[in-house]
Amino acid sequence: MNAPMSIQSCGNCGLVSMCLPLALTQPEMTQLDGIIKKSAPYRRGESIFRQGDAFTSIYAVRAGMVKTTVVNTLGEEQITGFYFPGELLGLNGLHENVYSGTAIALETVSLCEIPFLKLDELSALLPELRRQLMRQMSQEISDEQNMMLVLAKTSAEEKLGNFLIRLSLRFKRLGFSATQFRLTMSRVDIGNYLGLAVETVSRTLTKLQQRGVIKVAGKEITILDMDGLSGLNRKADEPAKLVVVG
Amino acid sequence: MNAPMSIQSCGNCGLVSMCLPLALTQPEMTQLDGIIKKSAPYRRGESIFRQGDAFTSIYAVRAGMVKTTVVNTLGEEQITGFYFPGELLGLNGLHENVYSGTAIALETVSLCEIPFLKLDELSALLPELRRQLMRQMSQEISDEQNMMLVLAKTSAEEKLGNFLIRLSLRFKRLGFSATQFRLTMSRVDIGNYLGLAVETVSRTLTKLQQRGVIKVAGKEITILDMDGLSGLNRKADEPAKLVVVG
DNA sequence: GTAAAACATTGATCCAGATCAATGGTTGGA
DNA sequence: TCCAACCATTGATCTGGATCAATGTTTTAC
Repeated sequence: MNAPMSIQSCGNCGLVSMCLPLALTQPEMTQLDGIIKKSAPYRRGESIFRQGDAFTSIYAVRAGMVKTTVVNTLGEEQITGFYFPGELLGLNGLHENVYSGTAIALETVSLCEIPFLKLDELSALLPELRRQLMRQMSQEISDEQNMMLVLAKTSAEEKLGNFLIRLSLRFKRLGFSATQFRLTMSRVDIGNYLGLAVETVSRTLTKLQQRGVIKVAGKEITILDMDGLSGLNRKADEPAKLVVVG
Repeated sequence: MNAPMSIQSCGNCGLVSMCLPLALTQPEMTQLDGIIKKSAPYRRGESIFRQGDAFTSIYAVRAGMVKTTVVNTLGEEQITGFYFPGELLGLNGLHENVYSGTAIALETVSLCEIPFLKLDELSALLPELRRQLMRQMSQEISDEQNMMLVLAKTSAEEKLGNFLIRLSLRFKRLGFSATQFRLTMSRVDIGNYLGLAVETVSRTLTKLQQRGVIKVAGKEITILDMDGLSGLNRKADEPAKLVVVG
């Protein structure tokens, strides 16, 4: 007998150590499983939720990558994040019961949908669930604040270096190669997120390649010199490590 | 008999409608009061907490204004926010039990210190407290995301216009004039926050004054034309309203 | 009250990245 | 398989804001 529910539960998910069920006991995890809905896969380009829609659920990414955006009243769009498996979407929708941004699949994506009202009730009963939810929100606040520094203070090369290092760390955390990975997002998206023109993204990737710190083959990136990548534009006597977001 | 505790409680605080006790009943508010510590005033320039310190409490601003900053490993500092009365500090410290930024008083400041372990326990018992805490965190995530758009996409004039409008809204919310207020932060701080050089801040304020949309007298700002201020750099046929953070 | 320090403003010059243009490569649908 | 649309790269030129310099004003400490 094929039991789809037992195949796809928090208890046997490879992402437990970075997702909501972290630190839950097995019976507690079963309770959380009881409120989670597994979604059908989203295809590349599909919206998971849209800015302005009523807020109902948060979503944990199970597979694939997602970008989030905000649009101002002039229609100007800013990418606010790229989300990996184990990361939560929709945390910015609670205050007005409206999603304050849009989430879009960058490739085929599977999600766990967690209706927020039920999550809220369960969080009263399970202290570790409540705390982990708050930690995830706190992490996101901190990530966005560090991103403010990147946007306000760093050169194009530093921005790209920082971006690639962050991707590298998250691929590594998921068990993939830290030094060779495929970008799911376009150069236009990278530029949008980092506040750079697409031409500057392209140019700067080429420049980093000419310096020998990375190798670029279309969407494939190979990091050849991790220290070199984090030390971009550093003066010779300065420490070589950039703060890394996420 | 002077009873300091009864003078300073959530029940009779003018900031209830924008702070944690929002939506609590009177007995619930008494419970919250029981875990809050009132701090002695902080003087201008004093740190409330520092990046890297162990996370113990969040703080609600009772009077005065506070700025928060993050510093990267190169010592580069980015101001991440200006906080008004009724707003919460320290929400970015939960994930690592370390404050991920520093909070500094911009003038004489009074705070309510809320030890987080106690708040967490109480939030299990008081659903509305738990929800309001989450709403505050969600609001902050959203604010930072909108700030990313400002930093990445807008001109110096638009940045200043947006900044002044946001200040205006928060002064108004506190019962002060929406059109005439005194800046507590220096031009250098404004520039740091918006990713601009201090000279550009000064120049742009002068330019806005020459256009007649504001009047600048040192730290005093008078908004003469609110629509003009939000319509900076707009093409003639475009709507005139910028998205406003916070 | 005074002097030093800090802050704000203005002018001149410079430059990192944006914009515009053109070309080559990749992807998706028929 | 072919073609249109989209994406990525490269070159040339432009520009908004940074940097440097100088001066005026305000605040702070003694």
